[in-house]
Amino acid sequence: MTTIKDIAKIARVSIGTVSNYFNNPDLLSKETYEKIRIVIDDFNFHPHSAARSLKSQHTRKIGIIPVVSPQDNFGALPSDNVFLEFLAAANAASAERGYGILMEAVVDDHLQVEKYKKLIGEKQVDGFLLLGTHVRDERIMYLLDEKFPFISFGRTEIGQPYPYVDVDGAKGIEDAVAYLAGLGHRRIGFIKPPDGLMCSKIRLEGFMNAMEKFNCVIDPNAIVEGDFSEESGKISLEKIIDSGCLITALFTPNDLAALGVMRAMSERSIKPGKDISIIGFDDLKLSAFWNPSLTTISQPIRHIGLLAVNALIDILEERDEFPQIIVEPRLVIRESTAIVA
Amino acid sequence: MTTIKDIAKIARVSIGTVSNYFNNPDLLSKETYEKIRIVIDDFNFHPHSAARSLKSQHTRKIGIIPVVSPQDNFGALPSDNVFLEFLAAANAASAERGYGILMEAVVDDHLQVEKYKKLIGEKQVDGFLLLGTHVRDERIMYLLDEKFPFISFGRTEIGQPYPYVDVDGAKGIEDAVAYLAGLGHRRIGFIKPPDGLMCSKIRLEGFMNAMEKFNCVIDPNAIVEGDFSEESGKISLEKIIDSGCLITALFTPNDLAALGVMRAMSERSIKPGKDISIIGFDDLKLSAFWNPSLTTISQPIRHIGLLAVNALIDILEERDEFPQIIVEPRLVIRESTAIVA
DNA sequence: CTGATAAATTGAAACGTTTCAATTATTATA
DNA sequence: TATAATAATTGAAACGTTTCAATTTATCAG
Repeated sequence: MTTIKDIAKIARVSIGTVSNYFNNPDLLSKETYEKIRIVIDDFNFHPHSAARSLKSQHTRKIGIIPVVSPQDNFGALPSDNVFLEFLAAANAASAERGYGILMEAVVDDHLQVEKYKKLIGEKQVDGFLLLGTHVRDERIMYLLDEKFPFISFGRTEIGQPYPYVDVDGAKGIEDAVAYLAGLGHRRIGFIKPPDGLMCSKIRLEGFMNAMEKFNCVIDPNAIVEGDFSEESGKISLEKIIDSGCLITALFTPNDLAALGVMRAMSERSIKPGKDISIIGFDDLKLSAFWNPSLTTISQPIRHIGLLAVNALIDILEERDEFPQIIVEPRLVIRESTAIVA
Repeated sequence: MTTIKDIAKIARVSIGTVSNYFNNPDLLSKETYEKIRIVIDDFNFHPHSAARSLKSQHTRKIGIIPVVSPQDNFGALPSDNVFLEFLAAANAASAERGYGILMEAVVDDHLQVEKYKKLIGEKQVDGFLLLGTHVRDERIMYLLDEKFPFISFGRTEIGQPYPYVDVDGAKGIEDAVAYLAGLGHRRIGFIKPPDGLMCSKIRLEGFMNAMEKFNCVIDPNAIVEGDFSEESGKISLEKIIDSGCLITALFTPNDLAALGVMRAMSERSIKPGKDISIIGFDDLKLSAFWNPSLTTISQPIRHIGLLAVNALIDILEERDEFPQIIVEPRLVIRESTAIVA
């Protein structure tokens, strides 16, 4: 195995100089640099990452700990495609800056904090990327306690400042309510994401505020808790209808649930987009292709992934304090919403 | 920072014994083991992973190198959701066996092999997981050359034996042709996945064989090349229709493309599932919910992810030679196929 | 109780880097 | 030309483990 030592010997410099080649190239004279470059190219040499990490105490790796079960899908995450898009962007951005992403799944929600402890203790990563924050997020409280670098996609209600990127869900809902109100809707239903999730709280607040502002009717029966699945959309719709509550429009936790809602409507001969307007959240690629195509609150998820990773690496490298970034969602109007009948 | 040394001192044993606690626990006497356990629990100690890797020359990490662009989606991968499902399963399975997954994206196809070289040179991972194999896959040829452990999801046409898990795409198509033939279809179209991909070749062969077997009409105009996108489905359909070729059924590279085909049909007043039967590939969760719901060849993708990771770790740990696993796809019959009009 | 054997434990030498104080070479200044 | 200041380079020590030959302790047969 070739090491920095071999390179040094062949290039007729000291190992410290070869080390500087990688870590402080501007300390080297042009000639020395070139001399070393040739040898390294020649051997296709790459420095041993574990040795580097051992000495330098950083890994140039970012950790992500998803909750996975072999049957189900990624667990506490906003929703599948959103996660994939986020991951794609995060991966691209981190690769760009010379970082890798270490994923180590946890099969049970409760083991999550343990896993963070483990990865920190083993010094496997320099920082973490968190998704799907809770109102009081244990992981964030733990990482804050440990002063371990991280950034979350999503806020929480923890008092201390901490780094996050989030989408302004309240604003998204407010814009949508304004739009619906403009179409004449007053009786608007709302399927909340699961309780405990921060996005759920934020969006609900936005909903309540906007409803009041536009003189809409807030019917408690029209506000039900669901989750991000297609199935849940169906169940939630049934719950609202069966309560005898009459609505002309409905918010869903995400596009997938919106699809479930639309299917359930068809089964009951309610025409989605005509009898009841539907608004999703996320803007999956597919949502434009459904029938009716889905009006939805679009999260710029790739942009969020990019921002998150870059902000995290800034923290890691330049000790930028607490980046707190809010991005605007965008209401994408399609066929699933219409003027009130 | 606590080290094995501190633990050793406090537990009044040698550092070698503490090391054995982690690596050869059965060498220790029950009492010694317990003594150490208590100290370790007390300190919440985790051994430094870089130090372990440096000495032991393995990392307990599995590499995945996706092709990502900040705009587009994961590139050379079968299709988005398939990748996510695979990743979820792979993550769960590897976590189970004490491995993490290191993802380091590459922004350009051509840089792929370079990235493999880098990760190998830096000793970042013990093995690789490859997806989306090509007929002559450069990555596989390189890894084989280097004798570096890997397993691929997908076969190639390289002469040497190497480890893979694959779905029997030919069988899947054959079953589907048999099914269509049973419904009276004879003029069946086929949208190929991109040329160069191994799955493309395998499926086309299956198609040709089955068509012959069932006395179907092979019209060259009915066989076009597409890709895994919705857009491509649309274009491919138009190409076939515009060629004047009359078909009663059509295979698509995946469910997404099938959706595009169905949309394009609607635009031309062709009724998907009635005028032309459509068969997808993958069986996305959503496919059951489209209108018409999609008949498709289902890949047991989570199972494949599990098998792949376990086979790879077997190679790494027990030097199991060349696992070569083929799993059967399953034809899922829904509304997008019907008796020929 | 002895000697032989097996089981448990020890500790020093690596693994391949980074770091940094010390040294040497180069350049600028008077 | 001598001196000071700066730029380049050096190499030994450390990072926290694993490994393994050597040593100690325990067990067993006779």
